[in-house]
Amino acid sequence: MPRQQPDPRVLRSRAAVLDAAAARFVAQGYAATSMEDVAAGAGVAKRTVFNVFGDKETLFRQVVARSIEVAEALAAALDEELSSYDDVAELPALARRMARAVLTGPAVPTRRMLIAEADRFPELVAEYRRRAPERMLGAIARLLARLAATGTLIVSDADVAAEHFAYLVMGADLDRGMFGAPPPSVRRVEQRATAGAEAFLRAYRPQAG
Amino acid sequence: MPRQQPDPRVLRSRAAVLDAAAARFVAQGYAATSMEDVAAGAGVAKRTVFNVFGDKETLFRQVVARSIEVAEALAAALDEELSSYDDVAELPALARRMARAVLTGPAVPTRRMLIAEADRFPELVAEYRRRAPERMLGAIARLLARLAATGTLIVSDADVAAEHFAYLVMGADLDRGMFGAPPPSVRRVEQRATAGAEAFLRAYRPQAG
DNA sequence: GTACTAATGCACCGATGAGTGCAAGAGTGG
DNA sequence: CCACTCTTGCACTCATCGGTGCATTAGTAC
Repeated sequence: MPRQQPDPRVLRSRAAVLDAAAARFVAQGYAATSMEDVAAGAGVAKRTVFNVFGDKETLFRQVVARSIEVAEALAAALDEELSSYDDVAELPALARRMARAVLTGPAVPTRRMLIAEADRFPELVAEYRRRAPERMLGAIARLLARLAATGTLIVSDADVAAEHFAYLVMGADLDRGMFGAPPPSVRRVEQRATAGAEAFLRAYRPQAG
Repeated sequence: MPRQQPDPRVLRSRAAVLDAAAARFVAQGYAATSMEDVAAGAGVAKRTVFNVFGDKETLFRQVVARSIEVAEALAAALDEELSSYDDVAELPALARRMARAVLTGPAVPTRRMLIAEADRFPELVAEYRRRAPERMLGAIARLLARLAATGTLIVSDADVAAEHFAYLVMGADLDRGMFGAPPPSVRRVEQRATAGAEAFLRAYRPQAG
């Protein structure tokens, strides 16, 4: 039975190693990151890394688990927030908020890391997709379905409409970010998001035609 | 001065090694691919690989160079084809063709490989983006600008409109493909492309409103 | 202070993989 | 047939890296 009050030394080591490992895995990928370098970056002995995490694969999985939690929390927060929207005029503002959160946060680097290791850790990728992007698309779909029910939008397939919204708003910058392009400015992200949301409204608002 | 009529043995080796290396780099990434495995896959001695390509990095660069050429040829073919379009009613068919070409061909695996190695070979990524996706977006932008000039579309910023078209048509499947999801069926790709093109037309066609 | 536990340093093992040297054999061009 | 070049196999070097064992030191809890 492990202790109930964990040793503070272990906590410190865990946190330092997780941070250092995350930075390196994101920047260089799994294979190109050495445990010695992680230890050095964490200011800890290599032996300690193995004491605490066992082996490299376990360390990587824990790094990914933490990243997934962060991404899921973001999706959950947006989901929560979306439940209060009831006016299509708010969609551009929502688009800007979403785009800022996704494109200027850790989401893009996390995605790059997972894409790079998709062959080695397919289950991790599947779990990420389920808990972050798919959850977010689901939340958007529910919002759009609700707005459609009030007649302010015309939506035949809410899932497709949610994809259209998301990729109009963030598609281009997300794609650029995947290739390691320097993060776009908040100003640019918001402009693109606004233009995308307006195009979405033109396509989905009931209007003559 | 090298020979003018290259030895057929070298040509054979080159081709076999390039094919085997491409398959492995795409599937496992740069670091996880060993030269011995490439040689075995090419049915060639490890020594021959080094004789012909010098070192691993050079081999990788040549593999990427070939992939870029393929992608560029696709973009160029679409660019050529687009110059004959002059009716917005053709956009859904164009969307389906583009989506099929991009999503069911080698483009997605190539992108994944480049994303995975973006930190090790940033210039290769930049060159790919310039010659393939940006070229394709440019072609779409020119097409949309032309259609706008005839009054059949309302386009304020052709580059943004081109992004909207591309990501409405292919965004969702492209993104899924990045994560190593199994390639979507042609049927699904075409449905998504059609729905995307129709949404685009609703957003950009002049209409009451 | 005492008993416990974790961290450290360091030497070490085993595996893997990039790249080389070389001599012998096979393919190529004339 | 001849001269030349490429391929092959093999043994080898060297570096890196994941992971371990262990004895010593330092931090923690009471």
